[in-house]
Amino acid sequence: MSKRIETLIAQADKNCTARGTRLTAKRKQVLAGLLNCKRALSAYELVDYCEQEFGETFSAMSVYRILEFLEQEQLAHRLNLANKYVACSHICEHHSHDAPQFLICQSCHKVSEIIIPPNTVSALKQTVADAGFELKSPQIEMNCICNDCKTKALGRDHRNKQHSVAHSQSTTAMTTQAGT
Amino acid sequence: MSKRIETLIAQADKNCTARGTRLTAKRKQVLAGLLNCKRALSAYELVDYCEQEFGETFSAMSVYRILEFLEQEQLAHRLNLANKYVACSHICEHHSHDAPQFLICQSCHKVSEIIIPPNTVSALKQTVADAGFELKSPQIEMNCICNDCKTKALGRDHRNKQHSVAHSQSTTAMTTQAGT
DNA sequence: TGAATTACGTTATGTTATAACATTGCACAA
DNA sequence: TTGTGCAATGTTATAACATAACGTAATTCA
Ligand SMILES: [Zn+2]
Ligand SMILES: [Zn+2]
Ligand SMILES: [Zn+2]
Ligand SMILES: [Zn+2]
Repeated sequence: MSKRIETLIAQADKNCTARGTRLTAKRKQVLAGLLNCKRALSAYELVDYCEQEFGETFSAMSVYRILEFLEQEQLAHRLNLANKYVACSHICEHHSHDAPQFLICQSCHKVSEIIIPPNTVSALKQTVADAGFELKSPQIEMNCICNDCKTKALGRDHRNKQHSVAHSQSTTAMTTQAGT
Repeated sequence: MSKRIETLIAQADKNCTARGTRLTAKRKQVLAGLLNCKRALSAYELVDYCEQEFGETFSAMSVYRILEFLEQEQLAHRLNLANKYVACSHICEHHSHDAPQFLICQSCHKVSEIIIPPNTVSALKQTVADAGFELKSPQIEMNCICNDCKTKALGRDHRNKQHSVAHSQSTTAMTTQAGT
């Protein structure tokens, strides 16, 4: 495991201790799996991935429980659009971000955790409020095509009109926290 | 079935004919089921619902295929956040909307198909482009709490602090079409 | 130490979605 | 009219994602 990931795990461990929770060995391994793998993984993919990488065996059930824990601790996020999970890319930062925002490449599953300008977010909230709904701390997820894949797709298009990315239909998702 | 729904089905039928596709009896029934039921339904819920309402039996498989057809025809939409389906609320309007936008109540599954101001959408697109992704014709889905449910939840909160909506974690989803 | 709590293991089951292949019904040409 | 093709639907199986229920082990703390 890379030095960088070890540092992140150590930081995550500190965060948990500070919050009175425990980042156990299993939980560290799952988090390491997520950090190690660049793209988003489903719970079942994570089972396989951890088995390969660490020779550890996890039941899918355990992975789900651990992912739930990591989410609570803001160490990982569930991508509702993809039914997959990613490590938080802000483990070392202090602020507890309450509105993580993700771009998910539909082609290669690369995920980018971004910051949407607050005024865009508040414009969205206002529109939603006008419609009689409440949208708070939105976790926004957007199905996209990353530039890499777009370039590849363009190459293909030249050879083979009509196909490739042109057919893909994707979705942007915003998870919001209501209440409190 | 209500007069209003019959009118919508007739309009949908016309649209299909104009496009050279066929809104068969089965397809009409599934669409009627979606129109009849106010909230979003999963494919399996739709199987049950149609059975109850129309005494027709559908295999889940057929329903999935029919939903796929209705989506192509823009007569229904798949809500990627909820893994559920709704009838399009613009069947009678002429413009083929390429950016449907939905608010989904996490509590009662009520769905509202709204219009987000174009400048908000383009601000989002710009942010996404800056991050090296492409977001086109976004179908935005937002998990929300509707005002009705919020009111109810507040009532509960008074009696029972901490619980209810406060725990729900939801997501906004944006489906986008890339290419072309 | 012993009770309470937390984490983890295990098995079963529920839910959503697709694959693969068979059958039906209709349009149209021979 | 019969055959052929094609779209729609039926049927069965299975993949993929997720949770329920219950038991055991480890940890915490009085
Ligand atoms: Zn994060
Ligand atoms: Zn990509
Ligand atoms: Zn619509
Ligand atoms: Zn509601």
